[in-house]
Amino acid sequence: MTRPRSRRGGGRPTIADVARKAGVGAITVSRALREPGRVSEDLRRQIQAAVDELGYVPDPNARALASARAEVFGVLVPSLTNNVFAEVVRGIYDSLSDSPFRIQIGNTHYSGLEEERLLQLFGSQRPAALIVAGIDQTPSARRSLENAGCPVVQIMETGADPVDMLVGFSHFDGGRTAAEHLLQAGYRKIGFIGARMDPRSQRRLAGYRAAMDAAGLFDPRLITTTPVPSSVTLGRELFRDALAKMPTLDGVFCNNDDIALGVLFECHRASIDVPKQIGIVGFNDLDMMQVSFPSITSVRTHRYEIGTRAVAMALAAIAGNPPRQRIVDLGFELMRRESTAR
Amino acid sequence: MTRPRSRRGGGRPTIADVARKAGVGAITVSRALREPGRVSEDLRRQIQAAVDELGYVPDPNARALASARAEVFGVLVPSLTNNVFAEVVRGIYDSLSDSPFRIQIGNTHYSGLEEERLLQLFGSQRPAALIVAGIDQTPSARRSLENAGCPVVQIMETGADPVDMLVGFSHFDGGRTAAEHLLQAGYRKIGFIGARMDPRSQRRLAGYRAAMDAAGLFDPRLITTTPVPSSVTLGRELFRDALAKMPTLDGVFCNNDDIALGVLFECHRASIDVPKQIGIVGFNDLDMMQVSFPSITSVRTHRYEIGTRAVAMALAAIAGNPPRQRIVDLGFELMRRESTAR
DNA sequence: CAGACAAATGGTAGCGCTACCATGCGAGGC
DNA sequence: GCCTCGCATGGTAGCGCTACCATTTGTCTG
Repeated sequence: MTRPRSRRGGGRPTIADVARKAGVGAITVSRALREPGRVSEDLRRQIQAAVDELGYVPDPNARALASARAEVFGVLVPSLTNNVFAEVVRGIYDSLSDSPFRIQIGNTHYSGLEEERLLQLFGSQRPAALIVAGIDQTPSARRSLENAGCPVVQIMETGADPVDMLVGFSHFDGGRTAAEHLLQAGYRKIGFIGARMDPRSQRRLAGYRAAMDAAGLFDPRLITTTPVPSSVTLGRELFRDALAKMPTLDGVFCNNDDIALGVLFECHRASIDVPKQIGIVGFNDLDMMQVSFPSITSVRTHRYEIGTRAVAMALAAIAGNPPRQRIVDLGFELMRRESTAR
Repeated sequence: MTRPRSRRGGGRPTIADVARKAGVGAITVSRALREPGRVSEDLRRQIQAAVDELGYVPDPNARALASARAEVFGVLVPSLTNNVFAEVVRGIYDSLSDSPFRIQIGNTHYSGLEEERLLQLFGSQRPAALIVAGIDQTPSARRSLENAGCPVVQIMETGADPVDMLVGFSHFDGGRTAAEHLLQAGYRKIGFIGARMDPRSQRRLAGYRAAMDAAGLFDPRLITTTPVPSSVTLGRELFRDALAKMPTLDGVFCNNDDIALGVLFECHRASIDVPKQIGIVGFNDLDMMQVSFPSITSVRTHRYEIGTRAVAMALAAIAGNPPRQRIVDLGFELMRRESTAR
């Protein structure tokens, strides 16, 4: 009467096929694959043989539907091309490559609204964990995170009040350290140059300002920023602007290394001696900082490790062993180089 | 008798809840959401109201299971941090951000085996389309692609025999163009410097060699390569090696811009005049090439467009209008700059 | 005005898997 | 020797959605 419908799925083997071939119940196959310890040695071998012979691969969608939990890590970053986040994402991928978890990346384009939208979208999938950049979520986004029903790791910053877990470092301290280094090297008219002033950049600026204030050297005209996305070209242009505004500038803390590189090139072009006339400090310490001529002092951040650590913490929480330390500060390192060796 | 089990899903509204609230059948809700044209104006409005009120978001897993097709684009790239692929991926994301499709990225780490593994994994999800970098799949990987049962777009290259569709440009021509440009500028002892010689790099090298052969100037000692991943630091080191091997070198075609930047910095450091003593050509034309001092000649490639175009072609195929042109050559552009202006 | 046909809507039966609740069986306690 | 308990295994009933087919209604043809 109810003729079995022609298989929608196009004939890929199902768990029932494996069960039949191995002469066991479907549920036992399911268990053998997910909790091998609960199935006897014998059956396990038999089932594995059937799996191999049929080329069975579990359907993650059916699995997610039945268990109300998808084996997916949702990752939210503000940019895919910014090397900083690319490194973080690489760390996440590498840490998860041997696990059953898939990764779903969302690009928020530095927009709170976009973040909210993506969070709602991710929520509909019941992910196993969420990793999101930053701690400045909108109230609505924060609520989504709190109600996600899965471990949540915020990354890239430190702070007192994470939704769940937090891995990163202090951008304020990074900015202050950079400025203090320039001050100690004897620079006085130290500018801040920054593009796309996201919350992390703002904190670096605040750190810079704290150091300058402490030295009694702060002057608002020392600050040159723009909402435009960062690039080497932009670094050059902003440096020109800064110099036009304040011709006696003798140092710059650049919000990131792209900007720093642009500044360095402009110095070459305008025959400004680095580090004699101008000291330069970058942020993040990309590979090229140590090779450039002169090499550029920069604040090294541990981006790849932030990714791997975030995954480790999430995996622990999923396994039921939430890390005792919910807030991890990976710090940073000032790499002193020729660009500030006056 | 069969007491309804306590909802596994934690009480999120389902399509049945929406249907009840709107006073229609579940199927009509499903249709209203996926094919609005097939539902009357009235019901559509009613259903939309219920959806909004309940905050209903369809469960993609259930959807995928029922329709045997996930709204997922599988994307396979060899690297996440390489700016080239980051740009491609960004293009893909931007093109898909307003569509219902999710994106699943796989990182093959330039490994054919890893590619095979990921392809099998992706296959188990029945993706809506696959976008994969390169045309040099292993036989097994190629078979997976052919049997994927969805549109497949290979990217980054041109060629005669794609699995399905292809968007990219000729690396051979790019390499030849770069070398010919150096020759025309009067350089003679032109080296090739390359890291991580993947198939695309090999083709650029072949193009370089073709130009050098045609000029009767090829010498195997002009070639310096390494399997190590590319970086600015490495560019500097390889350039030193090249110079040690062949002190009369008067030009270099760098396999990519990172290498070119490393070469430039080493020239600064060693007081080698660019472009007088050495001409430099890079590949990809990253932003910094036009800002460096001197600015560096490079072969501009259309990475972002490759991503957007690949998506456009896949979407068309999904919609049942496969593009008449299955192979798209987006070309490249030689950007002549100071580094070769002798 | 009967018949044909398209458009709008709904019911039923799964998609492939796992949660939950048996069931059977041997080991151990009294 | 009976009962309890834990372990290995299995059956049943969904998870939330859509494919497929049926039904209803309104419109057009001749």
